[in-house]
Parts: sequence; structure tokens; C-alpha cells
Amino acid sequence: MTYWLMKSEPDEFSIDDLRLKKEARWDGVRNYQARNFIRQMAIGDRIWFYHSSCKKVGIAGIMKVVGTHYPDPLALDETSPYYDEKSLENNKWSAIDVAFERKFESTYLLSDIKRLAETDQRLTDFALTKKGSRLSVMPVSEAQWECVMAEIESR
DNA sequence: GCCAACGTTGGC
DNA sequence: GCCAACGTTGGC
Repeated sequence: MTYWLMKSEPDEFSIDDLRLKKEARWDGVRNYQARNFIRQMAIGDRIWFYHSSCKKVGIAGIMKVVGTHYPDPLALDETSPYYDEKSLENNKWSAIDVAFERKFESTYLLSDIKRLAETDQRLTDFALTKKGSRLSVMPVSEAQWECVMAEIESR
């Protein structure tokens, strides 16, 4: 099992939306690096649900992978903002199904993560806090996961 | 709303 | 293959 982080703007889709639906398709990823990470995901992998571009930027909870990746139907949907006319011949984008696991009592903020990274070397290579990183899907090492989870549990 | 940083496109 | 122009991401 591996760990991941995926970003979503809560105005579009939030941890509360996922909790209500219980399961959802994670689609609309239009970056090759992020797509390739989706293709590496396996059933049972756990994912931090990250809220971006909002008031409380940070990790809002946990979800898990409940299927293997498949072609993103939005890429072929002309009415979708994620429509990609260049994918018509062979859909090059991928989606994956995820399920709600838990929501934290409060979002573990990006500022908290950055502060933790100053003192905990396990976060030195964390893609999220690397300058200029805009990846919406990224791997998390087991050490990084445990380091941040320990902080969250001890609040 | 601003803007730094990044990814993609396309002319050459 | 280079790189300028453009579009997007996402924190602030």
C-alpha cells in the first residue's frame, strides 16, 4: 500500500461532498505527471484530501482508493470543462474511484505543514512544500504520512 | 486580484 | 530541439 495527496478546490468538491456521497470518481486531472501517479494507485491506498485555493488551505481528511484507474469520461464529454478534443481517438486521461474514510476535526493547514517541515527532516522532500510545486496528485512517503498524522492526532 | 512558478504550444 | 508566448495553478 502506498500513500498519496490529492488537491481539490472545496468550492468545486470538498471532503464534505465526499462524505455525503461516500464514493466518488476523481476526474478532471489534466497534467501528465499527476495522471501518471493516478495510474500507479492501487486498491486500498490511502489519500490525503487537500483543500486548495480557499480560506483554510490544507489537509482536510483521508480517503482511500477503491478501484483501478480507467479512462476519464469527462475528456470525451463535450459539455464538460474537462473536455479534451485531442483525446477523442484514444482517451489519454485517467480517473479513479475513491471513498471517504474520515474528516479531521479541523483542517491541518499548509502553514502547519510548513512549520513542521522546518523541524522534521522526514518532510524535507515532501513535494507539497517544495517551492513552485503545483502538482494536484503527488506521492507521500510512509514516513511523511506518519509524521503528519502524529501531529494531527496530538492536537 | 495579484503574481510567481510552472506546463504546454507552436513557429522556426 | 530551442524558446517565446501563452494559459493555468494556487498561495497570499
